[in-house]
This record gives sequence, C-alpha cells and structure tokens, in this order.
Amino acid sequence: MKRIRVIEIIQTEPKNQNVLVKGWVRSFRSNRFIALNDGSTINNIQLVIDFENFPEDQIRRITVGSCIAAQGELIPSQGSGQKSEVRVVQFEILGDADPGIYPLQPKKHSLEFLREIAHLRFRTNTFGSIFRIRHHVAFAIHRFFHERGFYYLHSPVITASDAEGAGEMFHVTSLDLSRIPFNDQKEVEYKKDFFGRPANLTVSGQLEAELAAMALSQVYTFGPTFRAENSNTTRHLAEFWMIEPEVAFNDIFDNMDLAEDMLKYVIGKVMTECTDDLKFLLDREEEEQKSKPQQERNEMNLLQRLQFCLDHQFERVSYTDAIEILRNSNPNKKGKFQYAVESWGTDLQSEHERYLVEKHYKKPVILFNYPKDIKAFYMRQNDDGKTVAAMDILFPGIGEIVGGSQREERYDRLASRMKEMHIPTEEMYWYLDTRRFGSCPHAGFGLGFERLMLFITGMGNIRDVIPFPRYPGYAEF
RNA sequence: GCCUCUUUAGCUCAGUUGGUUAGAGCGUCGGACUGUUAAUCCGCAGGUCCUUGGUUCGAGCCCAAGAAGGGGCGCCA
Repeated sequence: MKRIRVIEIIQTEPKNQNVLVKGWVRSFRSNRFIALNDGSTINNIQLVIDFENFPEDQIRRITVGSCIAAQGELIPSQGSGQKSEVRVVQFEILGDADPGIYPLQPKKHSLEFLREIAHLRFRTNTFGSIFRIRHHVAFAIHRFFHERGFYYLHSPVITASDAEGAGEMFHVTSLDLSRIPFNDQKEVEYKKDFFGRPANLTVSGQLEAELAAMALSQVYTFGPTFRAENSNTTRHLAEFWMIEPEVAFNDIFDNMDLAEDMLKYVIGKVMTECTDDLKFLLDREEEEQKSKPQQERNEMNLLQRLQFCLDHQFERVSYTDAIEILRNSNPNKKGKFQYAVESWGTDLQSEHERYLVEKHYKKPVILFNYPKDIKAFYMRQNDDGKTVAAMDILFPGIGEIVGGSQREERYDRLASRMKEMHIPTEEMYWYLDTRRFGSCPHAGFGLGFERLMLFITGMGNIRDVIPFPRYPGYAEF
C-alpha cells in the first residue's frame, strides 16, 4: 500500500477509506490521540488509537519525536479541532525517540537553543515553515526569470581572480598546510598547488555573468557565495546564497524596474502559495510582539508588510537628495544620530538608511547615483564626473537587500578607473575583452537570498533562515 | 574587529542587603483518568549556580581574567 502525505490526507473527504500514513509524532494525548506530521504541511493529521487493542509495550514506544507508520480508516473526526482523523487498525514504530533524552518538547523553545540543535530544528513548526517557504522563494525566483526569457547561468564557485573587490575571500588549496612549499624569497610556490595559481571561493558571480550576458542577453546566477569577513551581525553569513541577474542593453532604471518587479513577483507568489506557513509565522510574531514595549513593536504585522510592499512603488531617491533629506532631518538636527550626516561624498550609515526607509518614506527605497569613490570599479561613471550609476534597495528592518549598477561599458573609462583603484588589468584581461569586442550598455544586481527570506518570514536573525549557517567560529553540522 | 548584555535543573526562567538545606513552570519518570487539541490530576527524581582565581567569618549574589551565547556597530548581500 502506498503512503498518502499529510497535506493530501487533510484535503481528502473522509469516507472510511483505508489509508497509510507515515511521519513523526508531535504529541500523544490521552494515550489515544497522535498528532502526526510529515513535513508536507504545517498541519498534523490526528491518529486515533484504541490503546486497549494494542500491546502496552508498543503503545509506550509512541513518544514525541518517534517515527511511525500507521494504517487505518479515514473518518470524520468526532473532536472539534480537525475535520478528519485516522482510526488506526495497525501501526509500526519505524524509529524510536527516547523521551528522556530527545531535546524537543511540545512547548516553545528559544531560537538560540534550536540553533544549537540545528539538525533537529526542522522538526519544529517554525523551522518547518521557514524551510518550506525557502523552497517556494527559490522556486519563484527561477520561475520569474524563466518566464522573462532569462537563462540560469552556473557561475564558478572556485575562482582564481582575487580582484573582484567584494570582500575577504576563503583560499582554496590542496597543499598540505603543515608543509607549505616556499621558494627562496619565502613566497608560497602556488605552481605546486592544485590549480597552479592561487584560488579562492567566489564572492560574486557578477563578472562571469557579465561575460555570458554579452552573448545570451539575459542571464542570472543563483548559487552559494562566500565571504571571509569577520562579520558578527544578524544580517551576515560567511556562506550565503545570492541571485545575480545581468542584462545586456539595460540601463540603471531598467535595472531598478527589474529588481522591483522580481521582489514583488516573489513576495506575491509566496503569499498565495504559503498561506498556512505565513499564517503560523504571523501568529508567532504577534505573540512575540506582546512581550515587547509599545515603542519597539511593528506598526504593521507580517502579512500587512508583505502586502504593503506589493501595493506601493518603491521610492527612488538619488544619493544627493537623500543626503539633503538626512541633513534636514530632525534626528540629525537634534544630534540623535550616532554619526552626524556630514558632507556629500561619505557613505551612509545603517542608522541613516533605517531613517529613510522606516521613518521618512516608510516603504522600500531605491537609492541611486552614489559618489564614485565609495563604490566598485565596474560601475558606470555618470556625466557629472562625481557619481556612478549604482543602486541599492533598502528594506524596512533589514537594510540593503539588493546592490547593483549599470556597468561601465566604455573600455577606456573602465581601464583607467581600474588603474586608479589598483585593480590589475592584465589579470582581468578577460573582463576587459568584453569591452574591446562588441561592448554594449548593460546592468545587473545582486540580491541577498537570505535577506529576502528575513523580510518574507519576519525572522530577526539570518542564521535562522538558512538550514546550516556558517559564520566566524562556527561551521557545525 | 569594537561596544554591550546574558550564563542557575533536560527547556524557559525566579532567586531580596552577601547569611542555614538554591526555587517555579514545562518536560522526564511512577501512578490515576481516558474523545483529547501544548489533555488533566497526584507523586518522585533531577543542580560543578559557565570556568579559574580573589575579597569575606561566610559568595549563586561582590571583584578580576577566561569561555560560550544574545544584541548593537563596522564590512556588505
């Protein structure tokens, strides 16, 4: 007999039909009622077991966390909590869970505790919801680009270029670190290493995506990204997933449209496809809000925030205008900012970004045309000679979720900018070649997948929206 | 990397001005009950008060160093 998934069984009209279900026990009440979950949905199926008809030693093995297979009749429930239930005819314990040492109890656990047992936290309602949603978000991203005629490009995970300038990199080597070969100058002899040269884990697939966009027109990457930065925050990981579309013939404003459309498409899809899980996370957040002082509570709940994001155009503000708004803002005048907004040309602090998004505009903001000196070498230089066609999308509660730009397509401008910023042009010949042969205007951006997950789930810590987080000093599981 | 807070039972947390034998809820275990919804009721067990050192007649509580965890900042997605 074939097993039926819980998500199917709870949608099936109960007509005393024979069914087989398999899953993990969430609770066992009155020695009679089993709440069984198989991860196909946040909802459980209730199994009713007449303990009088089964050996006691078998009944005693039905414990929270144990895995069972049960066969019986699907009948209308006599209780009020559920539409149907399975009257168990026979069952089998597939895996015991010793209640004396199984760490999950049918009660609320702290996220910090669950992070320490990340191998088991999938079995909680919260993390079940998060990782079902994570799948739907990833899938929606692929669908969005596929429907628009983009090609999914697999950019390399190992790169030999250390000139991408997006942060500290993890070295990749097959050398024996206790016996590193040095030359006479005490330099590492990379010729003896696996690739014959230094290699690193990628910090971005953008440069490779640009190469492909110069032929396929519209591509995107979606893969793991690695930063060896010593970042200890609720918004950073050493290993995270990034989506990087790159589009030939797009300018900075097409780029904004694409990013905004994509975010709205994905959020819309999740709202229609993950209603049960979002409802659970909504209730969870509401409960959490109750224990906070009025001042720190969210003005909108999770679903309202998602809907608001769909209903409103993201505010587009130039860096120059943003500086003026911040300079004239109340917190700046009253000296409330930790970093006073000084002159044009300095980078915005996260408190400034938060003010713009959460207090001034109260919606997602796209900041664009940043001073060239605080941005990367590949961004297109504007005619004013001071700014580049960069854009960042800032979300409430999260900050920067997207960073992108129109790329510098003019060979001379790019090469001279690289020299100014000490980027080795010889090593990057392949990147410059795209500007030598059939160059064209193009643009792209990077979307932090886990940061989008934070917004969609309402979770507060990025370590809770990725199955196995990696961060400084931590690579467990 | 910097700042800050926390660390007491399996989990979540109380613990007064430094004072005898360190508590609660939930969970486990034993029992009762059996159409429950994190079932309910009764009972038992469970502690290196993070570690080390110091102050003191006396430290869970005060001081110092270290460890682990949370939050903020920086770097960024």
